[in-house]
Amino acid sequence: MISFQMLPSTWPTNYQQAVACQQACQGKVRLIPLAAPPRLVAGVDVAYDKVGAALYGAVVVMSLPDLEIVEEVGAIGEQQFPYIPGLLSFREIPILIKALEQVRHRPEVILVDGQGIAHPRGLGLATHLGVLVEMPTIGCAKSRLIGTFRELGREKGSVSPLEWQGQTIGVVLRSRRNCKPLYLSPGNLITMTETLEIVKQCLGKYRLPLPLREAHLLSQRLRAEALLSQS
DNA sequence: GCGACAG
DNA sequence: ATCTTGTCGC
Repeated sequence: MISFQMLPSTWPTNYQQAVACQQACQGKVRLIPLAAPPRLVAGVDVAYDKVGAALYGAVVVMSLPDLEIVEEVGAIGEQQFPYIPGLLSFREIPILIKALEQVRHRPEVILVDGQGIAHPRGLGLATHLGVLVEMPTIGCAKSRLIGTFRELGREKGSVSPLEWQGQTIGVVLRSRRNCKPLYLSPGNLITMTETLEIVKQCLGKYRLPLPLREAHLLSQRLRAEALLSQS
């Protein structure tokens, strides 16, 4: 079971509060090595309704290194915060925590669809979530938020450091031949090296690491069935 | 002022 | 993220 320390009363409702919250949380980020090689990895993702304000959070726990699905959990909620570049965590964390609380098999690391420390204030979705649940997290985004990098080779496995203000904040990885790369960065309680190694361990024949691909499919499925059981 | 800008 | 079918390329 996964618990956390969220304060519904202090959850930001506007831009100013959110930025202040990020600055306060940033000091709690620790990029330290994992205690042991993970045997359970979770992938989390969120789907939205076109019209209507519903949110669908999904968590899929998989085993390592065999990558078999161990558990799938979903949660439905209402959108409470708009999408603003740099403030994504305030939009997706509530529903993700609601889903994570129902997970029986506690994963040793969580793969998140978004940035880790590769963020203007060092607090992307993966990092923020990792601080709140006090668990190792990895940021795995499908596009860039900040930073620059050398172009990569087109073969699977090609990498290039993601730099920003003279610092290496992540790594860009070609997860599948001829596909757009992924932007990886440590979330919390994990190192840059482990971040890359674990994502590589989770790769299959698709661009997204399997736990994230499965979580994405699950969130889409949840929306589809919720859509039927009403209208 | 202008361009960039996770999901 | 979401709206959407077929289609070009490895």
